[in-house]
Amino acid sequence: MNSRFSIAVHILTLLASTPEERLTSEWIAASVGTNPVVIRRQLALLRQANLVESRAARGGGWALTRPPRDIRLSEVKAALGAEAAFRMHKNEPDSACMVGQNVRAALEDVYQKAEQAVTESLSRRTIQDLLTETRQIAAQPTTPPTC
Amino acid sequence: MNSRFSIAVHILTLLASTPEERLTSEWIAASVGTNPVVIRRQLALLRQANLVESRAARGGGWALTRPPRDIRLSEVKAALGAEAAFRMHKNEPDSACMVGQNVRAALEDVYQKAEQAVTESLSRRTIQDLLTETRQIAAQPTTPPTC
DNA sequence: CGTATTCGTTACAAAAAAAGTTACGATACA
DNA sequence: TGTATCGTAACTTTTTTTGTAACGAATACG
Repeated sequence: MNSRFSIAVHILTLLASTPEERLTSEWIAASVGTNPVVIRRQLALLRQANLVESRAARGGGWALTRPPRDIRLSEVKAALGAEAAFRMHKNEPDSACMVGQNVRAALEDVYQKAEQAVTESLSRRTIQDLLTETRQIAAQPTTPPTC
Repeated sequence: MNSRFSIAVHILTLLASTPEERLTSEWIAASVGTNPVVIRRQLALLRQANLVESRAARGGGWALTRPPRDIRLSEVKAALGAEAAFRMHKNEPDSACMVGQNVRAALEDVYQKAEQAVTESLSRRTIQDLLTETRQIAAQPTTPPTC
């Protein structure tokens, strides 16, 4: 999930940075440094969550459906869905062992709470925040803005 | 990290459940349903964090170094180390693009905070808690205790 | 219309990561 | 000394992730 989440945020921040024009998946892919299909896969998920919309043909491409300040990172996480976070180990535990049989259930609760903590943490930042921070970083002397 | 964390907790809970005797990696492996070497790899990390200790030869095996109520799940996470959690996407972003160049830095802060939230969440539970919960689950009518 | 551009999706290939296995030396107890 | 056990490295297999190719559908433009 990690790298996918990063890529999704990268995409959304890019879209936020050019509110007047649509970006093609090919363009975005070049910016991220990967293949257009990889980008489209992410965008497909983001669209299901109603965060972006697309248009085909000349002048087509992708755009945000709402102002970036209304897109929380927790929504991005949710959009990427089940591939979200904490998984159980899938080994078949010895059926004669109480611990083996039941630790999983106990862990599920632990994971759920941890996941909730992550979601809450992510809900405190929006795409607009990211864009602003990105611009601030770019404005620092060590990293002159290039575009 | 996910499944490794689960396995580590499984191991520690097992050790906690038999405080009088040492368990061999082979025994533990059978309980978890995997290979002894996989278990030893985990135990090696847990030992580095001083959560367990081992003894060779007959009657040897593994044991906790402290009472399970003093082992927080956040320590287990820390023991598993760098393979911890949130990673950046490693694609080389287009060097001419401000967003591509700087989103990463902005994301790092986001990730650090999220990770902190997870750690805090995990710090609220100990191995003893897990063991207790595991036993409670086992005591429920739908899942009769088997050992 | 027809053509070009772009999305949308599937199927497949390659690469990376994780898990599992084998092997063998080291240690310590009896 | 012999046996049980750890400790670790090398290797293989499996699974997951990422990347690529291909091609149909939609739509703008002339």
